[in-house]
Amino acid sequence: MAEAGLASETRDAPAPAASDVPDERLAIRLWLRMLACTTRIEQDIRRRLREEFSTTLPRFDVLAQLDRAPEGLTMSGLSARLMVSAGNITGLVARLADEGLVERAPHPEDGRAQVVRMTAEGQRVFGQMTPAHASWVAELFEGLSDTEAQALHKALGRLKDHLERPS
Amino acid sequence: MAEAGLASETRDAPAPAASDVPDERLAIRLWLRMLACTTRIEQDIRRRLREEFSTTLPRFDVLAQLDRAPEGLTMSGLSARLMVSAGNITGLVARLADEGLVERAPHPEDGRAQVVRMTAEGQRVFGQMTPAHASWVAELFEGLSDTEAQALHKALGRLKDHLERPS
DNA sequence: TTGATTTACTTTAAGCTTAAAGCATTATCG
DNA sequence: CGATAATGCTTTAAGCTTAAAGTAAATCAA
Repeated sequence: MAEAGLASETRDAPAPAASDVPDERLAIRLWLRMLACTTRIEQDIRRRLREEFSTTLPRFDVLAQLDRAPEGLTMSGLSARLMVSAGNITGLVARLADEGLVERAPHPEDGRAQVVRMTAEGQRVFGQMTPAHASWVAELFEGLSDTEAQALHKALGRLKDHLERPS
Repeated sequence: MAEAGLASETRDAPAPAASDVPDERLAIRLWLRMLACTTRIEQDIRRRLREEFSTTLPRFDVLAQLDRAPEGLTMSGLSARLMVSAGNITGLVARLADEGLVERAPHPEDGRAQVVRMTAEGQRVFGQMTPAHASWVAELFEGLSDTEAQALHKALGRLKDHLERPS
């Protein structure tokens, strides 16, 4: 989803107090633009993953996390890293296991937990996907210079810090 | 979904050519951070819409678009503005119509099309939601100064232009 | 006019996603 | 130890989302 269109707030109030309203409007414009960019990029990556690798972005995301953790991850570890619910991970990992790309094993110390790892086949498949993925992302962002990209990265870092603060 | 984790590319190749690879890595770091921020903000807004107004973000988005278009919008118009598929709009508008927030009418000139408008009840409900929505967004972005927000807005504008270019 | 193509929309099947409820195991505490 | 709470995971129901196929109306072209 995208573009949570700004409501026409200038209907009953012709000229607002001008003290904090400008902030609000700037924040909303910024948010909508950010969401539009993210949606476009995500749609492009989803389409390419489907067309070129017959897979989905959530599955790729799971494999990418497992690639960073050769020792494996628990379901809740995946859930936290991907910022999705635990129930979501259950189905995602089940499908990947059906495809033979990951395997589940009981956690050696915690009887409640499972450890998920990539299989050799999963590593092979992911090894083909990830360079393509990296080049797609680079291509999508090539409209920005290195300097702009770094500035954007830094600004988003500040935003992220603020979002993570317990508030 | 979020955080399409960067693959550990530094496994077989100890020190890449250093000419274009930094670009790729910067682009991916930037993309993951942007996606993480967007996901967090979206989850927060979804949660508040559910808790405070018992509705969903897609439904709010539809209402927001209709609020900007008092003359109504066609299904395809909504589809384009929300950047989602036509089939998606069919179900979304059907649910909103069931709730009495929107109404559909045959297009006066095009027998294939429908015109969707907000009902008075829809306007009433949306009128309650949108100030709350605006304040949530402002709150989420308050970690940035006005200057930073404007810079971010501008940088994303450049990115958006590049994404929209036919490539 | 007629036939072919495009456009607008709906339907379908499949997958993604979540909140909530439920189950089993582990941790905590009296 | 035993009760209680917390944790890890799965299941369920509901909604979101898409691609693809299908229907009907409009447009275009011969």
